[in-house]
Amino acid sequence: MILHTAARLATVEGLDGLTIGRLAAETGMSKSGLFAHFGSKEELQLATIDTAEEIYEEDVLRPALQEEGRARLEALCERFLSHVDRKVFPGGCFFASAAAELDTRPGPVRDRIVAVYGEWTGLLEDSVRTAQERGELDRSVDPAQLTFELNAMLAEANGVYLLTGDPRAFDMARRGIAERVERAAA
Amino acid sequence: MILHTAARLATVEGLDGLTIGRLAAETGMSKSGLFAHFGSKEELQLATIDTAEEIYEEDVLRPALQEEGRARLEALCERFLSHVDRKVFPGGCFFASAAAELDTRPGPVRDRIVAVYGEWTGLLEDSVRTAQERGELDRSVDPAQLTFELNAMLAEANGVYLLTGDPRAFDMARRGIAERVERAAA
DNA sequence: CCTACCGATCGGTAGG
DNA sequence: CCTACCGATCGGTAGG
Repeated sequence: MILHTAARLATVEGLDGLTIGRLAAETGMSKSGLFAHFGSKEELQLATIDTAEEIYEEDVLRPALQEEGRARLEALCERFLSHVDRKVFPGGCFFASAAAELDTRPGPVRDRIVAVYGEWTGLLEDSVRTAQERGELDRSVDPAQLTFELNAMLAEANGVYLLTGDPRAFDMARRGIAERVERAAA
Repeated sequence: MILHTAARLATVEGLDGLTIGRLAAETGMSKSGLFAHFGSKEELQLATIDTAEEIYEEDVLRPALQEEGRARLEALCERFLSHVDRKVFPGGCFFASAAAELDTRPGPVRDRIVAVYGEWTGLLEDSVRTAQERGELDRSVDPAQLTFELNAMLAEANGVYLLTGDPRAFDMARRGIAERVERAAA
């Protein structure tokens, strides 16, 4: 419960703005009571990232991994957009938020975010490769390149929607992704 | 000089992490000496955004605006990537950094960032429209859609490069943008 | 799990 | 432009 609150709070206040005092107020506990669970702010941040990853796996990955190949690639994209649209975290994609905040702050927390990013893009790339093996996408397609372009549109939809509140950002991402995947199939 | 230091600091520590005490240490002035220039932290933040915009206009917009139509669109993209690559700000694109930080924090500072985002995408859209009028891009292309996709790749290159340090992010953006624009020309 | 506290730093002010 | 200060909040600790 503490960590779910922390994960939600971190997408609004940032992983650094997630202070122990604020989390104490939000959960109704005392600062030191909370502190005893984690030992340091950094450990709290790392535990919060673990929790955010579990939520993401349940909400985005698990449903999409029931598909395979091109369908999996498209499901991963669609589940991501849905995840942001449904405001599972009030500040949109937890990892996009954390990546932007921590990109200039070396340390174990940043390293953890980089690792999650690598797992996500690896999953997209693997889906592209499987789709190629199944003959659903052209063999001339560079999996890293296609992943970069699809992920760019996902991240942009997240960013634009948070900044402007305009849900057409999702429509533009869906259209761009559908056309890009279709082009990779031809 | 104060505001140039503030703009650089803000891309590393965030616009909120840009504290008056830290800026005082960085500039060699006293806190209250600095404070007298701005009156409040919010005014300091707004003045810092103005300065970042001036730097961006000089470094990205001015060179690209010497071109017209499709060439302008491509020059805007290329100057953006070069701007990030040359580390004009240590934390990459000032506005991408600020947008991600402020997207969940209502107020005049956030409003200012939203306005700058609108000006930038408006410039890209206008370039697309002019290119269409000149017969350089197909008339069936939706300017907002193409702008969304190009801007997505620019923002992703910025984000991935900051997170991973891998300059191939620029290559992938260049390739994706070139292919996307070429497709819009056919 | 709590109260009570530590030194450091925050945004901001008084007074010069 | 400065020194000296304010109350609030930070991460963290002592002691229970």
